[in-house]
Amino acid sequence: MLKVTDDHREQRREQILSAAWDLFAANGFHNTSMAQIITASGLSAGAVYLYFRSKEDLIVATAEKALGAAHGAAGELLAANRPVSPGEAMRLMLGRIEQLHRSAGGAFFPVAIQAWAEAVRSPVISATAQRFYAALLGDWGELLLRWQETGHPLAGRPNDMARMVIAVIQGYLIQRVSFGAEHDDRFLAVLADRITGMVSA
Amino acid sequence: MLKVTDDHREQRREQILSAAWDLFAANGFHNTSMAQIITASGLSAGAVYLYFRSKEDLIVATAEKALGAAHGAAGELLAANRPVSPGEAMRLMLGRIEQLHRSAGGAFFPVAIQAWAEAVRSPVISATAQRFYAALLGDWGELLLRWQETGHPLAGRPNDMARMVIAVIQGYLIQRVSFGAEHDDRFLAVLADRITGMVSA
Amino acid sequence: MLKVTDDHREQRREQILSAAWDLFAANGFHNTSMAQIITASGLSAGAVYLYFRSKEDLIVATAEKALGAAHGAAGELLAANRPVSPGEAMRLMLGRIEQLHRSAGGAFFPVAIQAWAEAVRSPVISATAQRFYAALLGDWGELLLRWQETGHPLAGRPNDMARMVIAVIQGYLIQRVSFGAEHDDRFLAVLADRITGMVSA
Amino acid sequence: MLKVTDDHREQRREQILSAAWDLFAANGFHNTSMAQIITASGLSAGAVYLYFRSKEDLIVATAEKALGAAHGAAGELLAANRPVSPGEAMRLMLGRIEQLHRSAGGAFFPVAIQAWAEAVRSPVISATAQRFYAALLGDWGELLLRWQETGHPLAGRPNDMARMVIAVIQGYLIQRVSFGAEHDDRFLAVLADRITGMVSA
DNA sequence: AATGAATGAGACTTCATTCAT
DNA sequence: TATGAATGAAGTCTCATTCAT
Repeated sequence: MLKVTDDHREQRREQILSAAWDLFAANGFHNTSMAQIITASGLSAGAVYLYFRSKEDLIVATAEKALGAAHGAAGELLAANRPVSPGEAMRLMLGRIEQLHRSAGGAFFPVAIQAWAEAVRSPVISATAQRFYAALLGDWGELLLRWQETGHPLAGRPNDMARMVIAVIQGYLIQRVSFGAEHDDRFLAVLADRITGMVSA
Repeated sequence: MLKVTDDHREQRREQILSAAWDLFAANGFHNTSMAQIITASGLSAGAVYLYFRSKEDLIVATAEKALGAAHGAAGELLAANRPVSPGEAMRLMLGRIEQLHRSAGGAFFPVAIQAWAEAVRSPVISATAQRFYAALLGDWGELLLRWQETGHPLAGRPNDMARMVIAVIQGYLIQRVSFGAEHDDRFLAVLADRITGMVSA
Repeated sequence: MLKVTDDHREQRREQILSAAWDLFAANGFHNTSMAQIITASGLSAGAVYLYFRSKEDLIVATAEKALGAAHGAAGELLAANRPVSPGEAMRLMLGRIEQLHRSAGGAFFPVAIQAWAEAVRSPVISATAQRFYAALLGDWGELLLRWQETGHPLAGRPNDMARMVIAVIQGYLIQRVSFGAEHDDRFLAVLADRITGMVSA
Repeated sequence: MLKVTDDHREQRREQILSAAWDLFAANGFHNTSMAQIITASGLSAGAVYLYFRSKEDLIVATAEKALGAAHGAAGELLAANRPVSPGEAMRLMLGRIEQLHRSAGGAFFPVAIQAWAEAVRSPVISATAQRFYAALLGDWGELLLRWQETGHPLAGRPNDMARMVIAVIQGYLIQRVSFGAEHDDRFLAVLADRITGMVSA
């Protein structure tokens, strides 16, 4: 009984979140009205508020989903348990994220960037961002350690190197979305190559 | 006469923009009301609208100021006309930006990140962002070319290398603001060192 | 069979009314939501609406219960068939009401006052109030007549005297609830004494 | 400058409060919407909220006005400085209140009763009610003392006697409004006579 | 008889902007 | 230029009630 209810609940939340996601990506959190989300979700106002306490709640859930994706992608890499160069790892991770982005109709990157911006004003989103950042640092630290253990010395502390790699990924997203840069396999290949150069002694 | 009037106009605009800047940095563009800006500026509602057509105008002007700062800092480096390593250049540039950030009471980084996010929804800000991005790419391309000309081969096209350096800078800002990372000279030294490793053949 | 069903029905109504009563007393009719009543009653929304057609119905039933209590208390006095002075009668009646108030967890007086206020806007409650007022006037008229018949001349028409006694009781409730006056046996004794003085020639 | 502004402000508040007053009296606080008040006031939504922070604010101001009126009427009596019997004083006071009631289009009594009811749920209104109750007790205590000083012994402590007189007045209002009793000079004359009997030794 | 997820009208309030002075 | 009271569209959210199961 409970499981059915929980399933249903999760399904409805997903239905609403998905509608919100697209609108947030296209128009920004604050240029999207609840009325738009309600219409797009195909539910009534009351129903939406049954699953999300407030618009802020919906923003937080959206930000969480976006911020968690990078950690998820890195986790997949770790789970694969195959030693790869940092550059290759980055390329795989960006590839996975790009895939998410496309399957979300181009909504993923814009939402992520807005989540970073929302952290400025929302303590809840800020905390979420820091949590996932710590997790991502851990993921990359682990990836780099494995690389080092297979005979490739790092140019510095794993944590510092991880920060640098993550910075490149973040900057890449910004260039893609805010600066209008296109996806470009050639550049990604160069990037992968140089990332390895950056972290290697 | 006209010049005096223009000076006055510019002064008033600056007064308003400065009030808006702090509020935008603290609360975000969309959690800041015109009433707050009006109060903080010490002017009347009518006066503020005499110098800025709309809130959107004020956001655009703010975003422009933030997005232009990086280009300004890179320009200073170029003007100095002193060949520096890419890592050193990055450190100088981040130092200059940090200085701006501090003299603005910690308002610079948050505004910059929000400007990136606003580019998602505002064509005007998007265009501004792309314009300054192109300028920044030019600046860094030039810096790297000079470096190459003083006998330090690059690991790829100057433009690609510039993109990578800029990505690191952007990611660094995000980590500082959205993820709560502190200013850390040691890490910056490591970063400078590895940036050079990244772009060098 | 029908009787069993009716019992069950009455029991359920009581269960709901009791939950509503407490909430109404604490938060007022219009600051109490059906959701609160539904939760407090331990039933489902559908079930509550099976026993009360609407929230208005629930308010009316609550008001009726409160407004009827005074008539009930006066009726007990009449039934006792013992000649008492008006002051003594008032004290007995207030004592009985106080007892109801306490056994209802302090909910009785606030509900009564709100019922009077609701009569302002609800014709149904207004009619109920007038019906019970007439009944109460009758009760007190009878009480005072009996007193007169045992050799204590009244200072005016029984009905006028009854109105005055009832006014004192109503004012007393308001002072207790709206003005925060405490229960005070000494004052009640004075009151009883002076009530008799008021209605006696 | 300031005085003009304050005058204007007070005038606007009065304009809004007056519109609210009538609607509150007719439909009750919680069956009156802000939209109705806005329309009736002849102002815009924004303007109304410029003068009252919230609907609650408007309710509190209304309650204050109603609760203060009795104190005002008693104050006039005291100021007249003419020794009158308690019954006569009550009649004068009720007459004054009746006058207010009529000049307010029959709105005064219903608002007063609703204010008493609101005290049940609103701490602010409760505090206001207690404040004015204390003031009214003081007024009547003084009136009764003066009566005693002109050679008419009281039947108890002035404060107790004052409570009783006030209770009668409150009950009278309830009978007028909630129970549908009409204004009746004959009854008022009896009431005045018996009030004096009640408080006199 | 009972459930509780869903409905949607309507409530309160904000806020960017204007305009008479 | 400058003021600031006024505007009113639009926003978020609540809640009494229903109905398929």
